[in-house]
Formats: sequence, C-alpha cells, structure tokens
Amino acid sequence: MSPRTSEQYEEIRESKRKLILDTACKLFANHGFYDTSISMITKTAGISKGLIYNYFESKEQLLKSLVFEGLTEFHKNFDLDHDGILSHKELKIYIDEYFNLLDKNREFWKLYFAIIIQPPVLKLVEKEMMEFSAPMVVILFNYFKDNNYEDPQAEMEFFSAILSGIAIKYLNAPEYFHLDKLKKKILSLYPNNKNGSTTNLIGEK
Amino acid sequence: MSPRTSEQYEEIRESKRKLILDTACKLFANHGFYDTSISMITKTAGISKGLIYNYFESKEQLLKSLVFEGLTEFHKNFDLDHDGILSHKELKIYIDEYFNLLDKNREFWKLYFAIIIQPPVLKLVEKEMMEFSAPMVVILFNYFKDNNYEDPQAEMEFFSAILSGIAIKYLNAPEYFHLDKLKKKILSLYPNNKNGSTTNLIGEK
Amino acid sequence: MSPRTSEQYEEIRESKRKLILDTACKLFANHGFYDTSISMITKTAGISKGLIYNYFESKEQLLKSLVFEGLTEFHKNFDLDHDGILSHKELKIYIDEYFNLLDKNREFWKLYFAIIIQPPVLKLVEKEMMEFSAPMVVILFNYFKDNNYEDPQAEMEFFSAILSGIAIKYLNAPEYFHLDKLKKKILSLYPNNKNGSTTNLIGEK
Amino acid sequence: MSPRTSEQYEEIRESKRKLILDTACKLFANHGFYDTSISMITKTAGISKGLIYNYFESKEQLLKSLVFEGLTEFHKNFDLDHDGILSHKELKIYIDEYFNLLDKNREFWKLYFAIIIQPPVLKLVEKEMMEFSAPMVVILFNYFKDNNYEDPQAEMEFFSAILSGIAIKYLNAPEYFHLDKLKKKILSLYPNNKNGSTTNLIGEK
DNA sequence: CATGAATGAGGATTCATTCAT
DNA sequence: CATGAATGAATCCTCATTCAT
Repeated sequence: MSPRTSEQYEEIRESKRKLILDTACKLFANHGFYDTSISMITKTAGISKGLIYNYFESKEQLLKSLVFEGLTEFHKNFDLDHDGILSHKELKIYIDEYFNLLDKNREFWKLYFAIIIQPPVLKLVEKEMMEFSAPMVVILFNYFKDNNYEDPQAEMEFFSAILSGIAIKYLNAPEYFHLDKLKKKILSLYPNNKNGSTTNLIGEK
Repeated sequence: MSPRTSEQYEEIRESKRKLILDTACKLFANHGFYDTSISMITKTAGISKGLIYNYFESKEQLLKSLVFEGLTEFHKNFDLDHDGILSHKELKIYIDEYFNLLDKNREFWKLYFAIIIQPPVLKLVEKEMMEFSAPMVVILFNYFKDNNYEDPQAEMEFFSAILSGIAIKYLNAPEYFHLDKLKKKILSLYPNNKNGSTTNLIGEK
Repeated sequence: MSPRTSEQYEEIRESKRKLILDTACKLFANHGFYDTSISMITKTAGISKGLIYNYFESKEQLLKSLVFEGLTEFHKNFDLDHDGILSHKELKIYIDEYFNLLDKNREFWKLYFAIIIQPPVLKLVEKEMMEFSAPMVVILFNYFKDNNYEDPQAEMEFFSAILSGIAIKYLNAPEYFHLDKLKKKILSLYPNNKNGSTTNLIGEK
Repeated sequence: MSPRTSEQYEEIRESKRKLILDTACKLFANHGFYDTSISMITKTAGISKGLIYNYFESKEQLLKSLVFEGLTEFHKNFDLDHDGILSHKELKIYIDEYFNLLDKNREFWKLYFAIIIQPPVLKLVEKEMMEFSAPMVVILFNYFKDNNYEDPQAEMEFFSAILSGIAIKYLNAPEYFHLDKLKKKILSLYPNNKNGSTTNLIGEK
C-alpha cells in the first residue's frame, strides 16, 4: 500500500525499457523499420500503446537508441586497451569478436545494415554512427601504415569491405555462408608481418 | 482525325515506361521502397498519379520490373559465351564489368542492396533474384573447383562477399572508396593459376 | 474509297449501340452498377474506351437507356388493346407474359430490381419508370374494382407484391423456384369472376 | 490518474459500436453499399475516419456484422419454442412479427433486400445469410407438409415470395402500401386447417 | 506508472471521363 | 467513326501520436 521506493521504480523502468528495445530490435530486423508498426511492438511486448511513448519520444528515437546501444556494446571489443593503437593481437581479437557478435546478435546486425543502406533512415542515426566509426577508421589506417602495407588507405577500404560483405551475405543467408571458414580465410590475409614484411597484399613486387 | 497508329502508341508507351522506371529507381534507391510514395514518383516524373497504373499493376510490380530489368542487363556480362563454364578471362571481364556497372548504375545497385537487406521487400522480388543468382553460384563454384582451389565453396563465398562488401561501402560513400584500387586488389587475389597453382588462397598445401 | 452512305453509318451506329447496351446489361446485372466499370464494358464489347462516350453521354445515361428500352419492351405486353381497360383475358396474358419475360430476360430483371431498391440509382431512372408504372396502377385498380373485389386498392397492392416477390426470389435463386407452379398458383388466385363473384380474395362475407 | 477501468472501456466500445452500426445501416440502406463511403459514415456518426477501423476490420466486415445482428434479432421471432416444428400459432406470430419488424427496422430491411439483389454484395454475406435461411426453409416446408398442403414445396415458395414482395413494395413506397390490410390478407390465405382441410391453396382435391 | 480510444494526415489504388490524333 | 493515353478526385485503409482517465 505504501508507495514504491524510487529504486523499485527505476528497476521497473529499466526492465520495461529493455523489453521494448529487444522487442523492437527483433521486429525491425525481420520486418524492416517502416513495416514494423508501434502496435506490433507493443502487442508483442505485451504493453499498451501509450506506454511506449513513456519511454521513447518517437519511433525514430527508439531506433536511434537501439543503434546507439548496439554499437556501444560492439565497440567495447575494439582497440581493447584504448590506447589508439591497434596491435596485431588486437586486430585478431577484433576480427574474432566481429564474427562472434555477427552470429550472436544477428537481429541487431540485420537492422544495422538495413539502416546504413537507406539514406533517410541512416540520417536518423548518422551522428551516433559517425562517433563510433570515425576513430575506427583512423586506428585501422594506422595499423596498416605501421605494418608497412604499401597503400594503407586502400588496404583499410578493402578490409572493411570484406567485413561488411561477409556480414551482409551471412545475415542474409546464414545457412549458406560458413562463418568459421571465412574467418580463417580473412585471418590468413592479415598475418603478423609487422616487422618489414615484403609481401603485403596490395601489390606484389 | 484518325486515331494514332499503333507504332505511335508503342513509342509513347515505351518512353513513358522508361521514364517511370528511371524515376522510381532513383527514388527507391535513395529513399527506400516503403518511404517512396507513388505520389513522389509521379510528381517527380511529371505525370498524373493514375497514369502509373496504366503501366504497372502495382507498386510491387513496378519494383519487380525494375529489379528484373536491372539484373537482366547485369547478367549479360557474366559468362559471356554462355557455355556454363567461366574462363579466367571471363572472370576478369566479369569483375571489370561489375565495377563499371557499379559506377554507372549506382542508383540501381543502391536499390538492389537496399532490397536484399529488407526482408519484406526481398520477399517481393525473391523469385526474380533467385532465377539470376542460382546459376551464377554454380558457375562460380565450378570455376574455383576447376582451378584447383582447395575449398571451392569457401572461395566462392569469400569472392561474393568481397564484391558485395565493396559495393555496399562504395555506394554508401563513393567519395571515400576508391574503386580502381579495390578492383586491382581483387584481381590480384584471383590470378590465372588454372594449371596447378600451389598458392591458392584458402590454404597452402 | 468513296465515303460510306449515311444509311451505312446509321446501321453501324445502331448495331454498335445495341452491342454496348447488351454488354452493359449483362455486366450490370451480374456485377452491379457500381461494380461494373466502363473499362469492363468496353473490353467485353471489344471496343475502345472512348467509343462508348460516342454513344452515351455518361455511365448513368447508359443505365437510363437500358432501363427505358427494357421497360418499353415489357409494357408492350400489357393492356394489349390499349383501351385503358384490362379484360380478364388480358390479365391472364399479362401474367403469362410476365413469367415468360422473367425467364427470358433474367439479366434485365435482375438489373431492374437492383435499381428500384437503391434510392440513388432509382432516382436516375425514376421519371422513366413512373411513366410506365403510373398508368398500370390505375388500370389494375380498375380491374379489381370492376370485378367487384371488396378492396380494389388492397387487392392491387397484394397482386403487385406477389409478382415482385416471385420475381425477386426467382431471379435470386432460379434453380430453387419453380416458375410454372407459381404461375399456376397465382392464376388460381385470380379467377374469372367478373360477374358478381361472391368469393373474392380480400375478405369472405 | 489511473487508467479507465475495463468496465468503462467496455461501455465506451459498446455504445460506439452501436453508433457505427446504426449509422452504417441507415446509409447503406439508403445509398447502397458501394455508394456509401467510409467517410460518409464517420462524418455522419461524428467520429474520425480512423476510428471505424478500431471497431470493424473493414467495410465488408461492418456489413457482415450488420447483417448478422439484424438477422439474429429477426430470427428470434421464428419458431418460438425452437422445437423445429412450426405450429399454426407460431406461424401467425411469425407473420405478425415480420410485419412489425418491417415497419420498425425499415432501414435494416431495405439494406437486406438491397444486398440480396446485388450479386457482388450478396457474395460478401452469403454465408451469414444461409446459416439463417436454410433452417427456416426446412421448417416452413414441414409446416405445409404437416398441414396437408398438396404441394408443400410450391406453397413454401409462394409464401416466401409474398412476404418478400410485400416487403419490397412497402419499403420502397411506404406511403402507398398498407401493411395492415396486406397482413390481414396473407393471414386469410393461411388459415388453421391442420386437421384435414379440404381447401388448401394449391389445388382442390 | 499504464491504458486504449481517438485523431487525421497520408498511403496505394480505381475509374469515369477527356482529348489529341 | 475510333483509339487509348492521360487526368485527378475519390476510395478504403494504416499508423504514429495524443490524451483523458
């Protein structure tokens, strides 16, 4: 009968919020953003239609939060010691983690790629995305430069293209794409040749 | 006084049809299928709302035609002599043409990737796409097998992942991705080693 | 090469007009007025969409003509000698012809009843219909009065209700309603009792 | 502060639902199904266009509900003790009630006849109607059989034709058709002659 | 914190009609 | 006399969002 403590409220809010985010992620990923209605989300989550606006300003804000929080988790696994320098070991861990998460959070990544491909949707989350990807680009570039790759810029472009390509293909047809083999293959392309390798991948002498 | 000849009608229909397809392609590619309204298309094309239904049964059919005709043009450049076997030269031509068209029909390819990533939209054109991609998969697999790649399946997956990845990255940020360098790089990954190469890319013997 | 004579033109016009009317009648009857589009009519008749407006001012006018001409044919069979007086023999002929036409022009009658039941459609052809039905009402009333029916007005109402009811039921489910038996039954209700019958149908003394 | 109780919601829904049904009935009856737009209904009912879909899945479903509920009320008055057998008293009550409701629910019956006469509309509610009319047909047939009518089938057809005919005529021109007189007349046609009547209506022995 | 009835702008689509040829 | 491309108002329906409770 006595009012709930603010801790209890906080707890309720947090779990409801997570419920909404998880539900929305699954639906957005499988039906697309525009094909998922607020009704679908609230019905699936088992809450009332009004409640969702108690937690998120709008459908767009909900998407933003979704992406932001997903990327946050992802980037925890990049440049692990946060010194701005990517060691070869960190690169391998990064690749490893990339493939792990791809498999684990398939829903989220489907959503992610659906977003970055649609300009008007992308614009909604552009800022958040940039904040994450900009430093990554720099760090990757430096890695290839520091490891004596002939054209670090091209190498970086190629590297990120491969990762994106595998993701897209796998997310789209998980039963036909073999993540483990592809991971091995990509790792073989980027061996530990920090000290003066003469056979980097852009151009053979 | 007399009605138009059927040639005149044919001409009108052909050019108007193309106008609608082109307009729709551009808009679908940049705004997404669901975020492009029929009104937007007709307004952009400078025609009345009703006219579009004189040429296409529905918005979905319009999309299907778009995809079908785009893929048809693309696949003209694959396995050029249509013998079901891909020579190394044909592979190189294919890659070359892939990059050409990527640049030339940027709108179409944006649309293409936007589609395959959105489940509800993909479902609309799944059949059309399968008809094109299924034979390609077989031909590519055979290429890698015939050229003694250790794991043709993985190689094929990797190859198509790279192509898709480059496309996505480039289409999304053409100013930051250098197609020519990436093309050179990918060509270097697939040299003419038909006769017993000992250094294929999956794993050294 | 020489221009057609005006007789030939007239002939063409007449047969085209009939083609349109017949086609429209069939379609209106089976699909309803609002569910039959001009396109359906022209396509079924094998003519161009524009042509129909060469013969009829509008879809509504087409309906009006249809009803007007149908009723004209029907009413030729009523009060055969046009003296304003209905003999018993003429009544029998009328009933007989009513059942004949019901069966023969089922399409038209379906349309007719669909029309009189829908006020806004009825309004379109109200004038034409009144011109036909008003004199009939008078003549029927006189028949029952002259034949000493106790309440000619009620008798007339009842008589026309029966005819309409049979029509509606039969048109709606021709396989379940047996016109010949119903005709016999109705004839038995209106025997030749012109000369002082003591057992008319409204009320026994 | 707290949400409405579910009783409150129930009340709101019930009354609004009825408002929509009543409004739609009136409009459908007087303008026809296809000529009544959702806008007309909502404007007349004083609600927003979207709300109607909160209560009915579609325009068709609205019609179905209308017919179903109208017929349900009507059939409460048929075969009152629900033993599958129609006594003469029940027949009289039925006829009586038929005329009562005809007058009371004029809108509904106008709608009813408008529906059964328009094939595409009829198809929408065919199933609902059949469920009601099929048992009635059997019961009526048995009535005429059990009461020694010579041709029960024809008698049943005739009986239902009369009822329909009167309805149509009356609904169409209530000022010109005298329900009470017609009722008396029809009752006189079906006297209580259960025990071996020698003067049934189809044909004298 | 939670409910769901209510809104209305906007979506895809249809169709009677016009008109240049 | 005949054609069919073109118009645009009107249709049914969806859905993010609001708000009284």
